[in-house]
Amino acid sequence: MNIIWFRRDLRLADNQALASAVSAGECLPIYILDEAEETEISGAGKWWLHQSLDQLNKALDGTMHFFKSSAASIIPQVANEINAKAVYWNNCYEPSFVKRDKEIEEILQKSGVNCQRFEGAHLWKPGAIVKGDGTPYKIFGPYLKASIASGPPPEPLSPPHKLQLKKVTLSGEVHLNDLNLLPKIKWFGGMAARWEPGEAAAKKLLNDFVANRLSHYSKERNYPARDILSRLSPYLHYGELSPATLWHAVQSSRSTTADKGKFLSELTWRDFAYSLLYHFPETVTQSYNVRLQKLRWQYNKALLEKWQKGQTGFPIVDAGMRQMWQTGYMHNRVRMITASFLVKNLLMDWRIGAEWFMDCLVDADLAVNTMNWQWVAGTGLDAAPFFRVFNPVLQSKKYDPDGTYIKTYVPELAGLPKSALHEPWKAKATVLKAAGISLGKDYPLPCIDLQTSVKEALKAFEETKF
DNA sequence: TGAAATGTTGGGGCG
DNA sequence: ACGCCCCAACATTTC
Repeated sequence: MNIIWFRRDLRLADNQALASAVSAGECLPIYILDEAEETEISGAGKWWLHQSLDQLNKALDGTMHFFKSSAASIIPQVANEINAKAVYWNNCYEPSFVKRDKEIEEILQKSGVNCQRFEGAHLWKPGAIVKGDGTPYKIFGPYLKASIASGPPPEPLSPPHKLQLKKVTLSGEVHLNDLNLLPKIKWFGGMAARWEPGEAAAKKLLNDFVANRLSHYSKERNYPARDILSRLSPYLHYGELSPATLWHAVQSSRSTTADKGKFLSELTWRDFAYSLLYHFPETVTQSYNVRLQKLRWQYNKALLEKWQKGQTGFPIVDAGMRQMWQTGYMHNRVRMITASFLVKNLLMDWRIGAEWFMDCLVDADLAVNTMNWQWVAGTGLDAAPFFRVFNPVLQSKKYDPDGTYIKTYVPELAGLPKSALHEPWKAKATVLKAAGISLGKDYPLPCIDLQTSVKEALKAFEETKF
């Protein structure tokens, strides 16, 4: 008997470890909520993970064995208990996984248990796409080029025809509910209303995206009110959908080369993020740009809370922060706007923002989140320059021109005409009155002055020169 | 996958 | 016909 260890690959289709384990005969599926890893999973992500594990367990006829402990002790223990010949798993490239998995592999090898490791979380695993001299790419453009030159990822595998799964009672195993992934306070209503975790739902959403939305992708992807993005990121994170499956579905679709290329380049950004995390793991906690490590960030609890709660007084920022809080998701364009606002207007450390996003997003992913925050902050690899500051009003007018997105998440402004929606503090008293809005009461006044705050940020930036 | 300031160009109105 | 100004449109520079 063999062990199939599920991790960030909560699917049956295109799962190399599962396919190999099944073809080797009877196997026993396990999932471990590693205590060390648990602290890194977002609040929203825990809700997602619970649903996803529930779905997977059902697809496995309820044979999944759950543990809440350290994987380094559980894996060898279970292997010993059932006298396993081998343990199968798919690799994951977060630094904590890499280190831990290596230790487990060594322990297993010492006790004569075979270790079968596979790929499947990326188009190209971190380390595979490197420059001619073996050093990692630091710029996305050349990375993308090299990735394309490496050819298409392998064709996805079908789900196994017949599972020979074993359910036994193992010492120390718990019920899914005992992983305590669901919060005691039921704040996840907004997420449950918008999301359906699990492999089957991922497949449905993928088909819908390719059939109905991909053909608008390159033109409309920046407009948060349009429902054009794939929304597949959480499924990719937990492995309910493999990147290779997504890649081939997009590539073989009837959309234009422009739309396919744009989308696949975005998908490649995900690989690039993992490549950066793999080669520069210290960037999770440190600005990559050494000069900017000296930047004097400000910390203001009251302002931070306004940002977190979507009460800054800037409608597009508030809409984004509330969308995330309510649904566990935020449109990509608005992620950039809200992040830029925290870093460049409130001059707060990007790590504070990164942490908040990690806790609120159902698609929270250490590699992607770290890269994107460092990009916005201008501290990272291949990042925007620090002085590239998004003006939330201009961005709002440009990407949410009729205010549909704002009105959805900031309903108290719904009565305003679109000419006043993007900067209500400039609206005439009569307009505000007609909309039944008293600024500072029904909706906050701007928490900072845009021009002054940008000047402050640039001043702090200048100071890092010395 | 900025924004604002500054510079350049060219068409058109006008004396 | 010509120079002059205005200004929109676009390009370049700077933060």
